[in-house]
Amino acid sequence: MDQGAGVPVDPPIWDIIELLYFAYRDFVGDPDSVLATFGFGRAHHRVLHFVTRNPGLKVAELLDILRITKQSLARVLKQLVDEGFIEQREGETDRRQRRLFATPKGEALALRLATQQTRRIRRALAELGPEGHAQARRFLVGMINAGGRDEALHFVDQVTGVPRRR
Amino acid sequence: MDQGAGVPVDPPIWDIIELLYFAYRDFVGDPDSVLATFGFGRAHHRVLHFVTRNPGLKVAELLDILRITKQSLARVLKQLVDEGFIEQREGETDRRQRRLFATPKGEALALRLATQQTRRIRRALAELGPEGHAQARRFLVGMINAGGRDEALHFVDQVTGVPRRR
DNA sequence: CATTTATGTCAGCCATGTTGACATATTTCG
DNA sequence: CGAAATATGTCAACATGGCTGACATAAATG
Repeated sequence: MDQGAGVPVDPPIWDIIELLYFAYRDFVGDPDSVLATFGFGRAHHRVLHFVTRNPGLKVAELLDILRITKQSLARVLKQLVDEGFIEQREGETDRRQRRLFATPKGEALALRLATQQTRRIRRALAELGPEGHAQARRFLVGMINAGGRDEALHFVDQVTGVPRRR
Repeated sequence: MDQGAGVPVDPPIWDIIELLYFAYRDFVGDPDSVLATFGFGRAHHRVLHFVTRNPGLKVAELLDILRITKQSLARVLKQLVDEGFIEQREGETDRRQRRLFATPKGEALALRLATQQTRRIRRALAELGPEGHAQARRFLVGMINAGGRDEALHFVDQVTGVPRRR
């Protein structure tokens, strides 16, 4: 069975490593051209996405999700606010906070980008069975750091971010 | 059944969109600390990875995989060559080419990084059934641009890159 | 021999990450 | 109440890794 010495105990899973690279590259590449028409980059997309999905998000929470510094965030957030994609409101109980909300314009852009990416995802899931979505989801969840998994899932499953009527 | 007007025809698949972000973030984050001890970044990792997996790769081919410019590649490649992780040999038939090879030192680093990432992948696949690997693979392949899929698979399935005995 | 090809290199710019220091308003605690 | 902690903003400088444009060299090819 086993070939004995000389055979690595856990050989790298090269195909998944490389496919993750190719898949992610194309996935995040989808929105680029649309973003470019607004003078935005991927950093703007990430901010807009998480704010849209989590209306009322605190700046500190956003920093925690993105794992960047407040100085990095400030640059792109300022542009998104200046150009009317995101607005900031004082926290109701704690007036030091600036809760973040996507404007209708911001929500529209976020939805447009997500729809584009969803086409790709739908196509990929179509090649799996009926359990495809659940399987892909379980795989991706398993790839997240065990420590941050609950926090990530809390975000993912939070439905308040579905475009609200106002 | 259908709720009629007002319901989006293809709602964004938010969970997969976000889980891809979190999963990829942690996945590529694994090697960071090791890379940092060599003064390398993720760009070095990508180059070293594909060269290790594809001994004798031409510069033009590498540029094609990474989709960056030769000027960007030059910066990191030069460091990898200078520090003995990659070596360049004249093409046997076409002496203009600089075929790229990982040195034993380079292979060792690539293997170390891949092994680290593989632990994460193995953990994730373990949560799926026996078909987990095949399913994850099919999902990721489906996420790649239809056009470049064959080329990507050609690379992924090429076995010459498995650490050769010399 | 002229042209094309494979690669390298110089110079400068841009996007997005970092650290460190400091400012402001507000809340909380002794 | 007043001191300390907290949430956020901002200035300045720097690092990484993308980009474009221009030009150089050697080798292959027609």
